[in-house]
Amino acid sequence: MTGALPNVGRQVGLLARLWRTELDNRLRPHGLSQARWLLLLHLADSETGLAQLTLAVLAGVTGPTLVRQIDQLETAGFVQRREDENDRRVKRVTLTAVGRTKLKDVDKVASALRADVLTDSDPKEIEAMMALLAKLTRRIETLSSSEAKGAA
Amino acid sequence: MTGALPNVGRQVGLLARLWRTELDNRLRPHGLSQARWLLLLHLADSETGLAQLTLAVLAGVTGPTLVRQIDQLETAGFVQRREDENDRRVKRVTLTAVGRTKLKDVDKVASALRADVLTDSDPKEIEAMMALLAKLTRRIETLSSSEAKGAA
DNA sequence: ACATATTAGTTAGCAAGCTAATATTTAGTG
DNA sequence: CACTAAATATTAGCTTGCTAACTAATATGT
Repeated sequence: MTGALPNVGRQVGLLARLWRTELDNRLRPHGLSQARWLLLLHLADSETGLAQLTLAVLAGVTGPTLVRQIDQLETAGFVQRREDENDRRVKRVTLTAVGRTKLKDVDKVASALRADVLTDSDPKEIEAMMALLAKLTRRIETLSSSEAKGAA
Repeated sequence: MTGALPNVGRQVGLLARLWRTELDNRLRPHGLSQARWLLLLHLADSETGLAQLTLAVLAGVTGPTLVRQIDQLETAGFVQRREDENDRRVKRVTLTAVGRTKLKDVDKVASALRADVLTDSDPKEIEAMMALLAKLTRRIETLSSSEAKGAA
């Protein structure tokens, strides 16, 4: 009985909730949330726009979750849905000029929180933590998908 | 321009979501979820029961969130609300015998997931990550509470 | 002791994740 | 070609966070 594994799920869940709540509070005056800001962030990397499913995978959310967020972002005028010419099933989502400006604005807010939280933690330790978190993320992703297959 | 801080909030949020979804799927046959299992876990440590607010703080959730969960756990027969004798405002929550048995049962499920995800990661690295996560959690907690005060 | 402030639990309502089920279009197979 | 399978976006409905507002009970200050 050397050691029970630590309750990683609990610790990660707690920090994630606190981080999101704090960032949501700071983004509220700008009409955004962590979830919607992250979507804008991913869209900024693409010139031609992204199919919704592609964006969903990038952001790590399911299709229906994305649909609602895009609805809101579109209503707010930050993004735009365009039909794809080659495949009439897909809709490409692109940032509007307004969205691009907004993103630049709120980027400072997110960075400020990051700085506030990560101050007086060693960058090397942070990097090590990020690497392990990414590894565990990949691991649990393969877990879930293999179960989905196995159930078929 | 040495280095922008990594997007810790995003990575932590993603892993937390995947972890919860997977654990919820595995706990569903047992009539539980990650959220409710964690509450049972905290209750197990206390013989005399916990005031709801104490439990909420331990679990890191707000009062209203806890109320709903306790409602469900009570309906399921896993916990029980008793009035406190000294202070008629507080209600002490205790595990029932059924709840205690159930907890022992689902503990294996949570451990199994932990093992599945953490396999082939170095325990020392995991401990280091946990320590940093805990530190960041404390940091963001003081952040939020100081802002709440400052707003007064 | 009495008026006020604080604390514990609750209710109501919003946000954002999820699964399941549906329509439409494309891909693949006989 | 026709028929089935797969992919894309969507809708509907559940869970579990949150904040704001409310009630009842206790603490506190003059």
